[in-house]
Amino acid sequence: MNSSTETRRLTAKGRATRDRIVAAAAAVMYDQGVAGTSTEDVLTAAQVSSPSQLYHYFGDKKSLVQAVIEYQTERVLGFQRPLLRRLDSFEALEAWRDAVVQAQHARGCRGGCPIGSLASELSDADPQARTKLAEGYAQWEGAIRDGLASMQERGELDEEADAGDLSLALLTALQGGLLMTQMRRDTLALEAVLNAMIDRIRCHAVG
Amino acid sequence: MNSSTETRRLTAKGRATRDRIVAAAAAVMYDQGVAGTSTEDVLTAAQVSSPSQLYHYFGDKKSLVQAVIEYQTERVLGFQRPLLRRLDSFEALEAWRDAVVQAQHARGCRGGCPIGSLASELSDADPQARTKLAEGYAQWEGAIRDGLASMQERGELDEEADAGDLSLALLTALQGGLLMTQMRRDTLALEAVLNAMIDRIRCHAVG
DNA sequence: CACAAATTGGAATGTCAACTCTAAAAATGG
DNA sequence: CCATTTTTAGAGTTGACATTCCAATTTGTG
Repeated sequence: MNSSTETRRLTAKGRATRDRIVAAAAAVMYDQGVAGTSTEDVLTAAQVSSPSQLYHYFGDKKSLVQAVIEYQTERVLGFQRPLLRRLDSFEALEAWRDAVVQAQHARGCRGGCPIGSLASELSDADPQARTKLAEGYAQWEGAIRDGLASMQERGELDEEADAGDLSLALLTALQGGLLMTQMRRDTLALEAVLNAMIDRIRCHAVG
Repeated sequence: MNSSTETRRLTAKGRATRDRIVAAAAAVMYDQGVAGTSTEDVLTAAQVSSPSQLYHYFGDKKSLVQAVIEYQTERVLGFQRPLLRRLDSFEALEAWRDAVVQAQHARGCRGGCPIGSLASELSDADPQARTKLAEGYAQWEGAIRDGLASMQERGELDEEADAGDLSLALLTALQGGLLMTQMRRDTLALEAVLNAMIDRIRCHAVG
């Protein structure tokens, strides 16, 4: 009935169904794009029998997309944060790079970034989506910045280095790398850009 | 009738109409995405009165998209090549960066990369499109590589620097920057990543 | 248990978009 | 200027898709 602000009273079963729909929608939309995903696709994937259920929990497709954005943001940060939290050395930074590259390999270089794909498709068309995506990226960038800052605190990285600039650049480079991975079906571009950025940061290393 | 291989016998008028359709389709698809663009949208924008015209020149929407990819690739390279051809100094590299940033400002930070948007939307869904996009990027990367190579020849850049790696990384960083620009509605991330990459290349400068 | 609210089922509606068909107008080429 | 091919017109078909509605069923609560 509502789009995103109020959270309706939900029973345990209701929340389970809702969650199932969001997870299924996220997966299918990641595969086929938002526009390429019908409500019926979502219902099938979520093993939900009737459209009325979807419209019971979400006002329309747009607000389902909103929920998918939140879901994907949490998933990505859930993967990233543990790695970024202990950025205490260049080895750790390289381990992060390897984990990212490895993750793309594991999915056959398909799909790109779960947030980036949404950003590309929705930024111009859906202002609310764009705002939520920007919030998600801000969190992500913050996590990277904290990691770099902790490297500074530990004396691995020059205090003069601008962690804000570097984290923004690193996240941006990663987005480009993930897009190129998806299109090239290999991780060479991703590796090249991440290596370049890490080398760039290394210029600020305390040696 | 055919998708892309044969070029049918076309009269001058025919070619004009075909070109008008492709240009209009490119513009509308850049604004609204491929999936968000109906054939009717294209006809209206191209000032073409009947669907039969579209289907006279293109077998289906997919082959129209194919033509749009070629069109956008040429347009982007038409903008990029003149700048990249005379990459003979770091000033020229910075001028290239400024031109890219300026171009995004000029369009209100909307739309992202004309090729990148297509890549994100089509790479997983349309294998033929993905191939053509990859070819386009390969050309673009080649142009950057040539620019960097000419800097090496002129002795601005260390001969040991790997122009292949650097050009791939630079193009990849640019793609990320354009995506982030579209989503953030500002060019800070684009500037940050390009500055970082240029600084990185500067490490190889011949001092 | 009873009553209200939440959840589910399934059919139905209306719109829109891709594509087709037939035939008229215009251009080409001998 | 006639025959052939290309180009344009416009109505029509088909299917898919977002969304709605009403009723049945289950679940929480006093």
